[in-house]
Amino acid sequence: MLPRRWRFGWDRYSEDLFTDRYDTNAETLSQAIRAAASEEPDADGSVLFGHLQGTVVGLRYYTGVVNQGEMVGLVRQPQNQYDHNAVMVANIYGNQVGHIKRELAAAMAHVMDNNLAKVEGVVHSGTKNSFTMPLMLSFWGKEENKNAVMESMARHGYKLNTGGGKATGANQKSQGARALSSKKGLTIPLTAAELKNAFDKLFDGLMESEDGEKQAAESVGTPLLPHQKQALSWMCARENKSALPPFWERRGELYYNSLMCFSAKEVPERIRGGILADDMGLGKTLTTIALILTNFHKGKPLPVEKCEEQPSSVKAKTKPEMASKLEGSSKASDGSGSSDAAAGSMRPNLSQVEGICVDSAAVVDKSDKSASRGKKKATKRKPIKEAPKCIEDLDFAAALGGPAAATSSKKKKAATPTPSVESSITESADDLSARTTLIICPLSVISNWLDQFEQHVSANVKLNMYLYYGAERNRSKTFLSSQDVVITTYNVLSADFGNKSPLHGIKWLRVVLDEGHIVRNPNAQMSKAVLDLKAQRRWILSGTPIQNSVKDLWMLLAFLRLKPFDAREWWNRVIQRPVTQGDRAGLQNLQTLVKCITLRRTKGSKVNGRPLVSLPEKRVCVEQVELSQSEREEYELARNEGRNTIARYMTEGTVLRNYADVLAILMRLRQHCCHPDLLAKTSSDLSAAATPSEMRERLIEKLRFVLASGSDEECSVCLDSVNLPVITHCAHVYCRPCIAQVISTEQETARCPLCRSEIKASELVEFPQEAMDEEKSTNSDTWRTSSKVQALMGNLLRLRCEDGSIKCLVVSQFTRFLILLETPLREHGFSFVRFDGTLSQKKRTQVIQEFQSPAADGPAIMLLSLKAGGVGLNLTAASHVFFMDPAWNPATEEQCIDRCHRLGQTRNVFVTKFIVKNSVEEKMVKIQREKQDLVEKAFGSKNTNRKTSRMDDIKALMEL
DNA sequence: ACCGCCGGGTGCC
DNA sequence: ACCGCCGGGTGCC
Repeated sequence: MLPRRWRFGWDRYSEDLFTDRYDTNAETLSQAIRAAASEEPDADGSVLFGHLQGTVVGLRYYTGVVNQGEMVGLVRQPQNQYDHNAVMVANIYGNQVGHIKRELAAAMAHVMDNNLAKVEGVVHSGTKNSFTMPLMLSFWGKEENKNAVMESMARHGYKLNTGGGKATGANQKSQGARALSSKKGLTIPLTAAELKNAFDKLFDGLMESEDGEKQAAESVGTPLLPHQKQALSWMCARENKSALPPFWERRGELYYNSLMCFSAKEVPERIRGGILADDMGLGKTLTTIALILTNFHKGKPLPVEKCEEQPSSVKAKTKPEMASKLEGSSKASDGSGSSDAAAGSMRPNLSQVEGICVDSAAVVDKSDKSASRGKKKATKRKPIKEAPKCIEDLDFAAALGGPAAATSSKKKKAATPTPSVESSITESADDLSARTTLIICPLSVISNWLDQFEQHVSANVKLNMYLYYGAERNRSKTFLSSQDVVITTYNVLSADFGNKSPLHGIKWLRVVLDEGHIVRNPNAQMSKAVLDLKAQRRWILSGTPIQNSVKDLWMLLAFLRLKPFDAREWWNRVIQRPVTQGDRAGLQNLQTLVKCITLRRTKGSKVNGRPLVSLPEKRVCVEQVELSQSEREEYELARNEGRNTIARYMTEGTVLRNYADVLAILMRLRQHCCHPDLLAKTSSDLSAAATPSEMRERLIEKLRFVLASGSDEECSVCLDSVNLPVITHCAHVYCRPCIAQVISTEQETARCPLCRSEIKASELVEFPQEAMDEEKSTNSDTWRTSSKVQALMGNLLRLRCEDGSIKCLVVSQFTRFLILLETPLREHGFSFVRFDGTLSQKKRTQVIQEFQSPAADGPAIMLLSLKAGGVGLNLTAASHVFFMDPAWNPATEEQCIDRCHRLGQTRNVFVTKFIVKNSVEEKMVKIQREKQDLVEKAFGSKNTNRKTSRMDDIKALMEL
C-alpha cells in the first residue's frame, strides 16, 4: 500500500488538508478546515432550503470516525484527480471519513462552487458502517438562491426534502433549531427579549470564587488586592491544571465531547489560558504582570535576576538626561523603594515610561538621541552575560539561558525530544525552553504596559523586556525568545505577518492579547496574524469581550483554540446559528463554553460581600442648550433643505444610493448644533460631475464628511468602524481591505454591497494626505462663538471659581470643534492640552503625562476627541467630563467616562452632556435610548436589518 | 457464443 | 460488500 500522501495526489489543497507532517493531526487538520472555511460566508440570514439523504463512500480508506448524531464537514476537492466534482467528508477534528458518492457529489459541486448554498452533513446512523454510510445533508443559503439550488439539484435527479409543508419564514427557523436541540426536546424559541437579556448576562456571574486567592511571586512589587489575587489564582489554575475542556468527558478508553457527539482517542488538548474580562480599572494589567512573574514552568515563579547593585545605574549611565525624570520612581530609589507605588493603585506614573524604553529599538522619536543611545546598550541588559546572583532551580537555569543554551543542558534535551521549535506545533509536551510572554496591545496602551511593569515589578528585579516596535526593531528570534516579555502592537504583528515574521517563528510561553475584543473581524489580516501565533498559553484581556453580537466571540474562542470551535464551520453550526435563531440549548451551550474560560468581575461585583473597589460617585446630567436666534434660523434652513432632499430619496427609493449624501446632511445639522464654523463648504451634486478629476474631488469631499464626523460610520462589509477608508464611485465608504476583497472575489461582476452599483478597484478613492493635513489647519482668524461654546465656557469658568484644582475633559467627535474651542479657552486664560487620534505615540504619552501631573500650573482641561486612543487611557486627574455632542453609540461615551471614572479617581465624577434643544441631537439621544432595548443591537447582525434600522433612524432624525 | 450463465476478484473519489 | 460491477471461463442436459 502506498503511503497516504501518494494516494492523495490530487493537489496542493488537499495536500495541505491531510499532510502527515504532524502525528497528532488534530491541530493541522482543524486549521485546515478552518482555512477551508475561512471564506465561509457569514451564515447570517441563511435559510434552510431542505434536506437530502446522501451516502458517504470509501470509508475503509480513511481513519476518521464519526458517531451517531455527529456533524461532518463537507469540503470540495476540485483538484481530485479521479473526479473534479469530489466532495470530501471529514469529521470534527478534520480527519477524513470518506467521500460523497460520485453522482451526488456532481450535483453538490455546482451548488457549492457557486456559493449557492452551504451544505452541511449530519450522520444519523451507526458507526458500524465499514464501506458506506448514510448521511443527512441540509442546504442553507440566501433566500434568493433557493430556486437555483433546487433546480440545480433536480437537474441531477435529486429532490430536496423541504420538510413536508411549504416551509417558509418562521417555520424554517424552528426547523433549524429543532435539528440541533431535538435531543433535549427544546423547541420553543426564545423571545427576542429573553435572548437579549441572556446575551447581556453571558458574562455576568462568571466570578469564580472557589479558586481562592494566590499570593504573587516575590518579584511583584505591588501588593495585590483580594480580587486580583483571586484572578491570579484562577489564571494560574487555568495554565497549570489539566482539566478537560468544556463538554469533554472520559468514556472508558476514549474522550467524548458531549456537545459534538465526538470521540477521540487522544486527550483533547486543554485550553491553557482564557479570557480575563474584568471591567476596566480592576487591574487586568497588574494581574497579568503578576501571572508572568508568578507562574513560569511547573507552577514556579519566573526565575529573575536579583541585583543588589544600584538597579538604575545602567539607565543613569546611558541616559543621564532621564535621571531627573526617574527620581522618585521605585526603580530610581534603592531596592526597598517598591512600596512607594501606592498599594493597589493602578495609576501609572508615566514619567517612567522612557526608563523601560531604554531596552527598546522602538525609536518612538527617531531623532531623539536618548533613544538611539538606548538602542546601543540593549544587549547589555541580557542576563546571559552576567552571572545571575540568585537562581532557584537547575531546570530554570537552563531555561534562563533561553533556546541558545538549550543544547548545553542534558536535562532539557530529555524533556524536549524535538528541539526544532518551528516544526512543532503540538503543545502537548511542555517546552521548557519557552520563556517569553508576548503581549500584543493597541498602540495607545503600550505606554501603560511599560509603565505598569516599571511600577509593579520589584525594584531589585531585572526583567528582560523588549518593545518590538519601530522601524529598527530587533527581529532576531534568538534575541526575542531570550526575553521575559516582548511587547508589540497589533499593527506591527500584522505588518510582520507573512513577511518572515519572527513573532510567528517563535513558540511563546504565553501570548496575551490586550483589549482582545479589537480583533473580531475574522477576515482581517490582523486576526489571521493573531491566530497564527504559536504559544503554550493564551490569554485575552478585555473589558468588553462582546461589542455587538455573538459573532464577536468566535475570534476569542478561535484564538484560545477551543476545539472544535476554532473552525468557523462548527462555531456557526453549533453555536452562532442556533443562538441567533433563539435556540435555548444553543445559548446554554454558549454560556457553558464562556463560563469555562472566562473570569469577569465588574466594578459592582463583590468579594465576600464587599465591593471589589469603591469608586467615587458618578453623576451624569444633560444640559440643554438653546440656539441663538440667528443660529436657529440657519439650522432650520439647513434642516428643511436636508429634509426635502432625504424625502426625495425616500420616495425615489434611492436612500442607499445616496447614503453618503444623507449622512452629510445629518452631519451638517449636527455641526450646526455645535458651531457654525464647523461646516465645510457644501458639495455640489455628485451626479453632475463632468470630468474624472471633478468626480474625484467630489468623492473626496463626501469622504471628508463621513470621516470628519467621527459618526461611527461602519463598513458594511465587516460591520466594524471603517479602517483605511475608501469611497466608491457610488459614494459608499468601506474599509479598503474589505471592499478590495469583495472586488477580487467577484471580479468583473463586483457590485457595491450597499447599492449594487458596479464597482472597480481602480475607482476606489482614498482620502489624500494633503487634504488630511489641510483639514487640520483650519484657520480661524475670524473667531466667533456659539451657544454651545458659551454653555461650555460658563461651566468651566464657574468650576474654576469653585475649585482651581478641578480638571476637565472636553469631549467632541469633531476634532475641528476641539480646535475651535482652543480660542475661547486661551482667551480666558485656561491652560489646556489636546488629545486626538492624530498624535504620535510619543506625543500621546507626553500629553497624558502633562495632564495627569498634579502640578498646580499644569493643564486644567483636556480637549479630547471621542474616539482617540480607544479604551485604556487613564485620565483620572479629571473629574468633570463635558460631552459637546452626542454620539451614535452610547457605549463610546461610557468608555470615555470610564477613562476618568476608574480606579485611582479620588473625586466624584460629574458628566455633562450638552444637547441642543429641539434639534437633531435630541433625536439622536432618543434613538440611543431606544437602541439599548433593541435586540438588533446584540443579535441582528444581518446586514439588511442594519440597513433598515439605519433607515428608520434617518426617518426619525429628520421627522419624516 | 457478436450470447447467457457461473463464480472469482474486487470495491471512493 | 450477506451487495453490484467487471471480465474471464465456459457452453445441451
